[in-house]
Amino acid sequence: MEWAGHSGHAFHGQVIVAATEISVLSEQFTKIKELELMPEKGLKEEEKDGARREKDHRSPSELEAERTSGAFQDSVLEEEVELVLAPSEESEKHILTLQTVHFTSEAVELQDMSLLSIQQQEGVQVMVQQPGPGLLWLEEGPRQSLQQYVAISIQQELYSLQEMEVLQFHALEENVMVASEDSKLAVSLAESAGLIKLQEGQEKNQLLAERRLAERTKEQLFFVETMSGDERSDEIVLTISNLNVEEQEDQPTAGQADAEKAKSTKNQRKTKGAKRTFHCDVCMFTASRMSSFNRHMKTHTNEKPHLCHLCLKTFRTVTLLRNHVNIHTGNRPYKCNDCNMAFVTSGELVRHRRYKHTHEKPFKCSMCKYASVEASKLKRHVRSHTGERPFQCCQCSYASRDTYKLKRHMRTHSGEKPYECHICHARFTQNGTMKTHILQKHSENVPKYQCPHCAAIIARKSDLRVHMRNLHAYSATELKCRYCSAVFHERYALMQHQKTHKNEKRFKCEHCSYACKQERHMTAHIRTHTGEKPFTCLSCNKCFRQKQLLNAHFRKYHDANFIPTVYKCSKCGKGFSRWSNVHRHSEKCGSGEAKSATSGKGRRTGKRKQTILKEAAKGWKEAANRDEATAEEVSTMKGEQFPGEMFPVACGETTARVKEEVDEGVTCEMLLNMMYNSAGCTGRMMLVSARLLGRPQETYHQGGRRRGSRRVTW
DNA sequence: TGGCGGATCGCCCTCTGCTGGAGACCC
DNA sequence: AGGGTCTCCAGCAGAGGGCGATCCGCCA
Repeated sequence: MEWAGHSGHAFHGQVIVAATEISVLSEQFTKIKELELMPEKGLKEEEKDGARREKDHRSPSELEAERTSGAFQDSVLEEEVELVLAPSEESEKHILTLQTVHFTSEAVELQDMSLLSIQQQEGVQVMVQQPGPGLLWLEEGPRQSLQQYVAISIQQELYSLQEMEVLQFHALEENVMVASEDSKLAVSLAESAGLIKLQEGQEKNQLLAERRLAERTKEQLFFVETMSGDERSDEIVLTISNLNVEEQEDQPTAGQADAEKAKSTKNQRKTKGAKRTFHCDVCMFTASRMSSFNRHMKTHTNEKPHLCHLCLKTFRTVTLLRNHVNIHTGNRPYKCNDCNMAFVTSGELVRHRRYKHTHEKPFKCSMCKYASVEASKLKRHVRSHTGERPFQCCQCSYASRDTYKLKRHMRTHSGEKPYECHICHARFTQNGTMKTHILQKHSENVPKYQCPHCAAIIARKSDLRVHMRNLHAYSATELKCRYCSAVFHERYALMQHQKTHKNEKRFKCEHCSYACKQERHMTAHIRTHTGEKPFTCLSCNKCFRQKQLLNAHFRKYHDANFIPTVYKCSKCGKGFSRWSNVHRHSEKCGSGEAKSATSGKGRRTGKRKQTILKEAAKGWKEAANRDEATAEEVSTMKGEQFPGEMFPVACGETTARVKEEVDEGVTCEMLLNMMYNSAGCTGRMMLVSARLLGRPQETYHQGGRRRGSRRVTW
């Protein structure tokens, strides 16, 4: 054997390929597959004369074509490398026309393959196949008159290829004339495929080398096949792909072992009779046809010889590869006539049409009306009847009826929250929860749910259901009114009824027509009939029926610091001791209003101020709850002082009093603080107050354990 | 042997509903 | 002030829809 032509620099990375037939993708993949499906054949022929072993991988017609080709070229083409196989007979030479090509995939990091600097040649398509992350796909050029190609399958890491090259070259160096360092790879490849006869000892070395490599990789050997090319040409297609002969014999993989086991026993398990069946020992599969059985057995191996050059994914069959490539190319040949959907397979289209258009549901549940398009859905549905939960959580007692629920459940253990609100960046365990959050928190026109039995409007349907359950559900036990003997079976009806008692003057005097809402008022009234005066002034022993009367008496006659309040009419300036008198007077006086009142010059007591502020807070609270706080108020509130005009007119007297207090130097914040402390303002009020003060709302949210807490923290 | 059509597996999605913590509100 | 109740809210699970990918029986 000799290598002719292309004498390059030291093995400089020309991947030696035979020229030059360009095939369509599927054909190429098919070619490789076919080759790889023949390991036994290759192994068998390896025992024969190594110099002519390559012919055993050719069909009889190819061999005939080769014989008749006659001319054994030894010419060296400018950009071709001719692999001249030297048979034992000097007269027979087979010239394999090789071409050098560039690797066009720059994305592939060559590293250890850096020695391979391939010169691209137009019109050559070379695939260096590696079922791992090492595939180099050389783009297809114009087909022109190319007739042969070589697919070099590198089944492992590139360094393995290099190592193999070195090892095998040493084994070959005495027998193989290597014209150049460039040829080493091709020699290695060819030799590894059994194309090159080795001396006995060298063959052992070769096998040792191969086994060493096989220990590091499952598929290391290369299968080189020559086939006759075009009739017009004497060139021979040299196809190099992986050959796993030793591997399969010596160290079968688990799957392969199973497959082999099945194969070895299948004959024994053939059932005699008119119709034979083939049983898979790996699984429960049976087939009536050998072809089906064989195809099935491939599912138990890792053999996936058909590789997508776009994503390096491998497939068992050409059909699967073609479908996969269609995904890359966007080619979806099965188009739905009723919509714009298109699919890669016909089955997908049929199923789609059932789901979307025909609504045909062949799989019907025997226990309910459920029907499904797919059997798997019915199977899943039936579990809801049987209670079967085959998918057990490994960390708790939970078990689910399908895999997805278990996977989703596992997030509760891992803490994973893969869904994030794009607005506030809150994270959620489920997408639906996040969507609900966005809808309720960040959307306008949030849908509300009106209770059909009352005026309640609730944000969530589920909460409306809770509302219905709590308030409108029928209660078997009688619900009695706390004020009368009425009985109800619905909580809402009871509550509505009890409200009717709220404003009625249920306390009626036995001695007169007086009636009141509160018992304590009636107690005080009864004293007007009995003459009882239980409150005595400690300074003058004067007695009073009510405590308030005693307090007023004490302040007026025994407190030296007390300065009585004087309310002045804004029209005429006349003073009054009570605001109600001012109001009554102002109507007669013609002013029509009493928008301002003055007080005495005396210092207010703390309690007095508290009372005023409490009243202000009430008015403010009402205003806030009526949403009467306006933009003008906000701007006004920016000032440090708290102007009385801020308060709604409805606050009346309180407004004036607050203004008076503010004039004395009470700041907004102080006032609000006092409002909160003394009047127990609602959260809504404080929020409005915060808004008026121009303070960030968050200030008022601190201190709460959850978002939305309205606890004031200043 | 490849292609086709149906079956199957597996994944991800949505919709739905329940639950319990928390603050607001009322009494 | 404190208890009871209600609504808001997020967490979580049940059920089912839809489709990609693959397998298998059958046929040309």
